[in-house]
Amino acid sequence: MDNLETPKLGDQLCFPFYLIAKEITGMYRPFLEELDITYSQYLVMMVLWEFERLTVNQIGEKLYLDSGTLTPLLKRLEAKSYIIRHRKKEDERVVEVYLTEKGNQLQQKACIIPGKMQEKLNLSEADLLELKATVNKLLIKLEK
Amino acid sequence: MDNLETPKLGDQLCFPFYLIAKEITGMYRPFLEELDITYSQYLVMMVLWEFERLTVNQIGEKLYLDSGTLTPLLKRLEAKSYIIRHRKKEDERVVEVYLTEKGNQLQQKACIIPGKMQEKLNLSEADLLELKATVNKLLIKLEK
DNA sequence: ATCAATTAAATTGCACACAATTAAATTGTT
DNA sequence: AACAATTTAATTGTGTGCAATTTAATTGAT
Repeated sequence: MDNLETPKLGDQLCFPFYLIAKEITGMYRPFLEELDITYSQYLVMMVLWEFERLTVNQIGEKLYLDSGTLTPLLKRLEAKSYIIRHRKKEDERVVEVYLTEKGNQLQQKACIIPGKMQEKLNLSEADLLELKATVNKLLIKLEK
Repeated sequence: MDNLETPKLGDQLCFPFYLIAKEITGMYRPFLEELDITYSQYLVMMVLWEFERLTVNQIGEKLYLDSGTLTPLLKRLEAKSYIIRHRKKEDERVVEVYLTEKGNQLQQKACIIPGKMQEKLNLSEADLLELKATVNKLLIKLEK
């Protein structure tokens, strides 16, 4: 039943995913450098552009990151004046995060990124759809 | 031509890949903890089980990692007595890496991992093949 | 009302990952 | 042979990412 051969790199499904994730974030890098943010910071900015005002917890739920990762990352975004962090009056445990004017304006610059990335990826519409479907199917399977 | 809307997390292809890669390495973690190695260290061990004797450069080519990542990682594997690093007599710039007896024996323990992972993934043979094909197609596209 | 349990974020410690630089050895050129 | 160019690892610095612990605030139970 079990395959008891030596694990080889080429046989594993994990390695291509690991590589693709690295490769894709690497492709974003030059675009994000112009905005002076990292890929992870871009993820945070994206959820803030969409939802405007979120707690650290809520950001963590959306991005699957914990406070150990988010706290320093958010402090760096705050140091760049893209966001403001402040504790809620009603519940001092909770830190709320929202965009500054500068953070909001970054949106305009970021708008070209998806197009540029698609250009770089250079996939047909059909391939792209297939890829999204495959990947989301897998993700749903992994999450449960 | 270009889509100039605000980039949203849900629209991006990058995020699922980022999540899947994290999720998969997380799934390996409990198995690898028993071997006292990390996922990246497992990648290195896999190429050494397969090729036995490699330079730092060659490992980097296979795993797409540079010396900045590999040097400390290899030192940790050496500290655990899984590998030996030594400079070549013929060319003192080159560091060769090979397995210790303990590193070789780790293979036996690692053999169950692919089976366990497949079990956890719980994908049909057809889905698995489709996934591999899709993912490798994308990888080839990204690499050029 | 008091004290235990829970919750939210921060902190600490460890291990990647990558850019840029450095150090040392080798190769190539004249 | 001398020196520039190249090659290989190592080093330095920054930024994730996760486990485990800590701190502070709130909620729950008696």
